Amino acid sequence: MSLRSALLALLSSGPMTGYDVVKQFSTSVGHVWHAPDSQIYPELRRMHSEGLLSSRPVPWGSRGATKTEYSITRDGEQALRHWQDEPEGYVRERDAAHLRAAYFEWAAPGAAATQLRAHIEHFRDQRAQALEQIAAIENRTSPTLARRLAANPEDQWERISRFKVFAYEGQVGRADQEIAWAERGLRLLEELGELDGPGERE
Amino acid sequence: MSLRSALLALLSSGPMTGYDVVKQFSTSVGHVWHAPDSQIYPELRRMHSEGLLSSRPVPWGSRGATKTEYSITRDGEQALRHWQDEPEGYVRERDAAHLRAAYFEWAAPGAAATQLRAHIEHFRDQRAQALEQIAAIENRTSPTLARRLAANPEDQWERISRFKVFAYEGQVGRADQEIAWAERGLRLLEELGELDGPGERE
DNA sequence: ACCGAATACCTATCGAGATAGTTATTCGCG
DNA sequence: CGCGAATAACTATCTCGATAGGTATTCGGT
Repeated sequence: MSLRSALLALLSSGPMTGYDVVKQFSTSVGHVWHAPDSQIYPELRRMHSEGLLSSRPVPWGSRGATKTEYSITRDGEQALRHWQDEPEGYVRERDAAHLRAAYFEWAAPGAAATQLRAHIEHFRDQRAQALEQIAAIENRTSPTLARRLAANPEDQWERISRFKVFAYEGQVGRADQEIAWAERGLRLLEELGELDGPGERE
Repeated sequence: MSLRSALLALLSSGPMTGYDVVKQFSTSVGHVWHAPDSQIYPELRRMHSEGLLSSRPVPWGSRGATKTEYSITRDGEQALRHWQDEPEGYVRERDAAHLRAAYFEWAAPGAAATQLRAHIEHFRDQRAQALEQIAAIENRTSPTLARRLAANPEDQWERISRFKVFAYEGQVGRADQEIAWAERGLRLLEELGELDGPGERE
């Protein structure tokens, strides 16, 4: 359900080709909800056949080739509104890094520290990407957002933008929390005598 | 991979029937890595046929019925150690609540606040459960942990326990972060004039 | 003894997602 | 013009997970 909601939400900013959509899932919306092209194209076609999206061929190049541009339909907008009314279906927890940490007693010397450092790196990267998205929103450099604002009355602009910033702040907060947790883990390893000493801490 | 790692890790505390394992995935380890019985039983059988687990029939009742008790093998322990050496394979982000929040402009009046309040409730519950697990570890009331400690030298007890507490602290921190985020979201809604006023805040 | 709950274990089906490809056309640079 | 990269779109296969069941036996309370 959430891929389809993400697709509707994205296309509510205006028409896009499948490829444009795929690009957005590799960049902006993809930081909140990722999907690969192999999932996106078939889903677009399904949603089209269900009436949530309409499509039209758009010229590509100067030799008669076309690409397909999708637009959200009224039914699609209805579905988008309905989505916001549905209770969130929380999935049961599956956190691989926390699972691993619970059993660090099985790790070879140094392996736990390596895992925690990699965890910190991963979430620093996630954090940086989320901050980039926030900057793009606040600086109005996101073409998708610009198009969305252009299609809405000016008194909605702050509202629309702030919800997006808020969502990415959730990603930043998540990353910060995971980094802090892993740093506490490194300190725990040090207390337990499992680090070679401050010099090995980077 | 992570279900099988979770199963190996759990069974490293000592032999268990499939049903015991399932019970643990509904309670303790299940807060970090959940799995339903329909996944667990077949996986136990697969791991048994691969030599990671051994099994034996154990009497059940007084009329000759038996149940199956699984134990980790040397190969299983090897696999557990190897898991700790493998780099974590981080999955791409798919956060339904953050996705939804990014598009709150589509929500009916009051719906966004309802979502955020439900989010807070969900993570308060998650938090409480993680704290219970921490208490069970610190109070030595977890039978699985007691058995694990009994099978290890006393100088390893603090180490083993603290890694588990550390993992659950990751869950607590996650929950805290999500609660704080959602509370900021309610304040945002208030700033945007989307809440009816302080009296409607609960 | 009966019966509901718990223990013990299982199947089927479907959706979601990962991954490793693939084909065709256009674009833009050397 | 040629060619590699980008655009544009697609398939196949497999794994993992969700969900809705199911059967059989024992336990324990009435």
